[in-house]
Amino acid sequence: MDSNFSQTELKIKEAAKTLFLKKGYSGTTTRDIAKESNINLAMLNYYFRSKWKLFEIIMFETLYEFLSTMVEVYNDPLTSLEEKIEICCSRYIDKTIEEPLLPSFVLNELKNNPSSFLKMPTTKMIMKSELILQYNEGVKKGIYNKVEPIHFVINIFSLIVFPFMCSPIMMKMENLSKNEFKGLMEERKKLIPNWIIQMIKK
Amino acid sequence: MDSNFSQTELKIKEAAKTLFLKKGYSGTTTRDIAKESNINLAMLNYYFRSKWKLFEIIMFETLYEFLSTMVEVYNDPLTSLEEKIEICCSRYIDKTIEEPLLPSFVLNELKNNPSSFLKMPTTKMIMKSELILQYNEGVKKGIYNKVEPIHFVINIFSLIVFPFMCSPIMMKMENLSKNEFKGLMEERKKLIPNWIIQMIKK
DNA sequence: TTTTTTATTAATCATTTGTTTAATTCAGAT
DNA sequence: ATCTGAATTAAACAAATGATTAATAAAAAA
Repeated sequence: MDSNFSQTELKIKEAAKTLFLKKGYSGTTTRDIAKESNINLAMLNYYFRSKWKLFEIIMFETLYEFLSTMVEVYNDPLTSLEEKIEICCSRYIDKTIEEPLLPSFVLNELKNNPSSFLKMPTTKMIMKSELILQYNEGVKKGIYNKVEPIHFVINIFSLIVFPFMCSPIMMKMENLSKNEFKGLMEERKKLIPNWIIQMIKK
Repeated sequence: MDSNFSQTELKIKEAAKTLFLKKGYSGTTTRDIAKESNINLAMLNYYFRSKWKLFEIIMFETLYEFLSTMVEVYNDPLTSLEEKIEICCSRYIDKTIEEPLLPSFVLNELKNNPSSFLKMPTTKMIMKSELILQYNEGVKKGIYNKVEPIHFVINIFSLIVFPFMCSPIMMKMENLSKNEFKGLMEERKKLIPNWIIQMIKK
């Protein structure tokens, strides 16, 4: 058993994640975290040394968990390009519905500190993945328009992720409930792959 | 002459904008602002009462300036749908190249407080704009696929804005210089309108 | 049980941070 | 030149915040 886990340690991490996602690093105080997790303030430093260390751990774990479920998708040699896009959309959207604040959190906190992101093992390979190889092949065959592959990747992520980042504004503007918004995102699981293919097809 | 302007007042606002964009509201201290603008700390409260008031002013002005240049675009009855998309892309991208931190800043700070956004006069009308009318007409005529217009709008903004929000990560991952990134965004001014049209055309 | 290590607590420290005050300088009006 | 109100400054205040300490409780090892 790797019950190397302490109940309080977990509680702190969960509370910290909730608050960091919602308020960001500098918007969250150690006392907020202590209160949210019902632990004594000193326990935070006892288990994690400092607010910053705690933050780093949460950022790493969050990011790792998110990325690792993805890498395999666009590196699977058994699926076609179109299948990859479908699976990618579906998974990303599902994951982000579960945690809608995640993209905004990650992009913001890494803004002034993107180097720490590079420490992730799964990061650098997207542009050298099977997905890109297949796209390039399609270009060579004359099926797809020739555009920098980076645009292709950006577009996929843009269409998937961005709506979540402006969901608070969207919901206010269009008077959407959380469920209506969720419904729209569910729709997009099927729509985006079509759009992407239409975009690149000649 | 409305030289109702005070040199120091301006200096404070400029410094505050720079810092708020870079570090966010809670990541910026009043002393940071004082130092950046070379004014005495007390002048901030003398002119703006509080850090929060100063922030509200900057958020409002920034947003207003940004939005007002856009509303006219998608409400112009003289341009076609495709022209609107082209102009929209071109302007948004130009503006965001000038101030790449703006989207991230706005979306983040409004995340927990989107109501203040609704106070903007130019906000609510996008979904009732000429752009949407023309899209709906196209659908009726059978030229365009029938999809919720909200998706159509989201897609445009996603493709335009999102790349800027992940530019720090993109640049690190792909080893891009600022100018190379800018080049990619310039390319997109022409690419996005094509993509959008391809996406909606039957 | 006794001892030793680990976990938890309340209190405290040292900075940081937003804001205010009281004194001083400056500019324009009289 | 003098007076008046606005602009500026250094200093200080009070609250918030990250972190530590010393004492206590709980758990594990002896």
